[in-house]
Amino acid sequence: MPKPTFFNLPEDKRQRIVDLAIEEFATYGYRGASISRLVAAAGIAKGSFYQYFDDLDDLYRYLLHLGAEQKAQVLRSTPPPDPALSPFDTLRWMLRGSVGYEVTNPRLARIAYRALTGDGPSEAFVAEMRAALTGFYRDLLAKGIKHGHIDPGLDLDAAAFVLTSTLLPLSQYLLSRIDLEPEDLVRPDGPQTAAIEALLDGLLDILEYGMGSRSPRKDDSHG
Amino acid sequence: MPKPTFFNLPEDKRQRIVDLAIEEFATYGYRGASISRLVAAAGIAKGSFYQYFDDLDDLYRYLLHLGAEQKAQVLRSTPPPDPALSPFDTLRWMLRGSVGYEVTNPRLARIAYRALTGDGPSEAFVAEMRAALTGFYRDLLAKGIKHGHIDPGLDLDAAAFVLTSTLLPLSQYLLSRIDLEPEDLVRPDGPQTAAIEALLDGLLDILEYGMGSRSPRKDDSHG
DNA sequence: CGGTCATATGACTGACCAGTCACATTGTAA
DNA sequence: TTACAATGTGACTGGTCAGTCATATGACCG
Repeated sequence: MPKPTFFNLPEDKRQRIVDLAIEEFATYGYRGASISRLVAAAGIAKGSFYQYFDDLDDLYRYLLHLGAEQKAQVLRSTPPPDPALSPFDTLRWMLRGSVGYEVTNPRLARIAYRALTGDGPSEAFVAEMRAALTGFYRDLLAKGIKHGHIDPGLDLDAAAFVLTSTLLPLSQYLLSRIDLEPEDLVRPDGPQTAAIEALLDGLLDILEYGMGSRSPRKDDSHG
Repeated sequence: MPKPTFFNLPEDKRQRIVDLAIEEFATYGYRGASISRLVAAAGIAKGSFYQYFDDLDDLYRYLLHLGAEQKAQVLRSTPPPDPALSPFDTLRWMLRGSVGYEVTNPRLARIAYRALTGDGPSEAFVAEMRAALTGFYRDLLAKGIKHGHIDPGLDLDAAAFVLTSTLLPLSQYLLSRIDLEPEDLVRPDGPQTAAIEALLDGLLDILEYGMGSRSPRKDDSHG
C-alpha cells in the first residue's frame, strides 16, 4: 500500500500520478514498467516516488486494488437478481456491470486482465487469483444445481474452467472488436451497446444451454 | 530465423542452446529474458550468440516455430476424423494431440501460451495469432452447420470466441492440475491420462451441447 | 523571528543489459 | 607448411535502471 504521504497529496497531483502509472503499466506491462520513465512523465523527482511508494510492486498492487474497488462500486449500483434464479441471470448481471466498467476504463482493465493471465508479480499470484475466480463460478453453478437450473450431471470442474476462460477475456475481446470513441460507450442506447448486448446474449445462450438442465442427459460415449 | 552458423553447430551444442533458451523464456518471459544470462548458462561467449541469432527476438520466434512444428508432427501421427463428422470430433482429435504434446513439453508450451496471451514481441503479433485461431474455429463451425451438426442459429462470433478462449488455456489448466512426473504422461494407460480424458469429455460435452443442433431453439428473451 | 517537521529534489552508486569488435582459435584445402 | 575462411571470444561502450541520501524547500507553531 502507498505511504501516508501519497494520500496527503493534493487530489489533482495524486490523480495525475495514478493516471500516468496506469498508462505506464498498460503500455509496458508489469515487467517493462519503469520508475524512471514514470517520474519523468509525471514531472516529479525520483526521490518523491519513494516517498509515496515502497517500489513499483507497491504501486502496481494499489492500481489493481483501485480497479477492483471501482468495479465493485459499479456492480453495487444495480441490484443483483434473485439468487434463486438461474446462475446465468447472476452472470448476466455481473457481466453487464463489469463489461460496462471495463469498457469505460480500458487501460486499467487491461492491466487487471494481464495480471490474471501471466503478467504480474509472480506465477503464484496469478494462480491464486485465477483459482479464486474459478472457485466462485464453481459455487455459483453448484447453487444452480440445487435450484434445478443446472444439469446435476455437469462436470463442475470442466464447467467452472469454461466460465473462467470465457468470461475473463470477454471485455478485452469486446474492446478489440469495437474501436470506438469512449463517449459512444457512455450512451446506453448507442449502437455499440446493442452490439455488445447481442454478443453477450449469444455467449450466455451457448453456455447456459450447454450447462443447463437436460431432460435425457446425452449419452456421451466417445473415446 | 537463426543464421546458418547456428544450424552448422554440432547437434548436442545446438540442442543445449535451445533447451536453455526455452528455460530462459519460460522462466522470465519475453520481456524478462536476458542474453547475458542465457550465454552464461550455456557456457558460450556473448559474441557467439550473435553469430547464431540476430537478437533475442530472432531466437524467440525460432522457438515458437519449433514448437508449432513439433505439435504439427504429433498431430500428423494420427489420422484426422472424417470432415463430414461433427466439428467436435475434429476438436477432440486436435485436443488429444495438442494436449498430449504440450503436457510432455510443458516449458515450450508455456512460452507459446504466453505468446498468445500478451507476452511477446508486440500487441499486434498477439492479436494476429489470436485472430487466426478464432478464424479457424469459425470456419470449423460453419462447416458443421453445413453438415447439420451445429445449430444454424448459432452466433458464430460468440461461439468462435468461446472456443478460442476455452481451448487456448486448456493445456495450461491441465498442467496446473496435474503436478506429476513426466513419465506418467507418456504411458497412455496411466491414471492421469484417464483424468485428462474425463475433463476433456466434460468440456467438449458442454460446448457441443451448447452449440449443437437444437430441435426447437430455446426462446431467449432476456434483457 | 527561530525551530521543527513533512515533503521535495536530483545527483550519485552499483548493477545489469544489448550489442560491438579486434583478436584468437579451429578447420580445411592447396 | 601456408593460406584462408569460418567460428569463437570476452573486454568494452553506451545506455537504462532501482534505490539512496545529503540537501533544499515550505508549512506551521511558539
